[in-house]
Amino acid sequence: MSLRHAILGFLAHCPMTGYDLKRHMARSVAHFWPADQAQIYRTLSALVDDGLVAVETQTQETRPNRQVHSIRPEGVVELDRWLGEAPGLTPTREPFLMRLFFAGRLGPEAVHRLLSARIEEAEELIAELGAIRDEAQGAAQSGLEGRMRFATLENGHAHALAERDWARTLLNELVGDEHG
Amino acid sequence: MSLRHAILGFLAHCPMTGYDLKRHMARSVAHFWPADQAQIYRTLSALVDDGLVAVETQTQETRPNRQVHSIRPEGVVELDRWLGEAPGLTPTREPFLMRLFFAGRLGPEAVHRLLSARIEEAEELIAELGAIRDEAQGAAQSGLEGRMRFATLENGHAHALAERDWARTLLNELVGDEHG
DNA sequence: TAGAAATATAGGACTTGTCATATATGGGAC
DNA sequence: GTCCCATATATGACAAGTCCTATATTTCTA
Repeated sequence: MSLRHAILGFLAHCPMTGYDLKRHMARSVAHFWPADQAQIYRTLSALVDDGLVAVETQTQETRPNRQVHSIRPEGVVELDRWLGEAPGLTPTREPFLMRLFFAGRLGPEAVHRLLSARIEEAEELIAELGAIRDEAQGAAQSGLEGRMRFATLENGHAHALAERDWARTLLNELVGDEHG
Repeated sequence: MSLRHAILGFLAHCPMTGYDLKRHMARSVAHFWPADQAQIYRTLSALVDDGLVAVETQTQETRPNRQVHSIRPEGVVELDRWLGEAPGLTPTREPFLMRLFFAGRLGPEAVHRLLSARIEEAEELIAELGAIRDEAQGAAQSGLEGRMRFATLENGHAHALAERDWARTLLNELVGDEHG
């Protein structure tokens, strides 16, 4: 449901092609909303069908024509309605926890391996998000919108830290139990 | 992909009907993997088609017959293969962050409202998971598997805390900026 | 100078999950 | 006495997203 509104949000800023959208999203929201190219094009055409977005074809000789999409007043209304809505917690699926839940079957070594790998992945994510965040810090000064972008990066960073610390603590406890 | 393996994991413990599975999952993994009843039945029948699970019909007079499913050796192999696999970080979608990302449009009050609501929801989740976790503490003493169940609850609790603290900090910063 | 990347869109096949609904009955609550 | 809950399975319609492929040209890189 959110991709529709993400697209409306970007188009509210300025008219764009599907290709432009893909690139903008990759640079700004991909860390909490990875978007498939095919999905963007399909959603875009659904928004046009629903009358929330308008298209204008810019003819090009050498490349496929640009289909420049812009938000219509109805789209702005829908965007702002959605923004005002009470979100509620969305249920989340964690394949890693599912694995951990059953990993006891294979004995302690398997659990250790799983947790160690998790810690390493969390470290990488922390470094990665930390770097993008520091880059984005400059933009955070300018206005609420830049600030919000920065805040979503901090959110990811905070959760990656929480994950790493949880996994570390658990691993230490398990090792302690076995030797203690 | 994980529901298949979750079902194999439960059936490795003891044979069950789809109905049993639904109840077991609701009590143990629903906080990180909510499972739809229809989806459980369909996945179960797919596992039978794939030869990983066997069915035996227990005739009942007063109720629909029980279709008791048990794991086959091939299913055990697949389960353990999956458990040994390197998981990797799974991309996660956060509708809340998408809302926050664009909420700047509506001005500071909308952002405050969004964050306050988020803090409250996080508090509720913290209380809820904390309560289940304390209940489950007894079972955590017994064996690796009980311990893992406890650990997944701690994981949820840790992330809920991280979310609350992140939202609180952000809200305070925003309020500070406006008045400072 | 060959190959890769950027520009641009589009559609098919598929997977996973959601929601609603159907069927049938025994037991407890009020 | 009626209504809801538990037991037990099953299907149809749908939504959202993934992966792969096709097409066609320019420009940058090795």
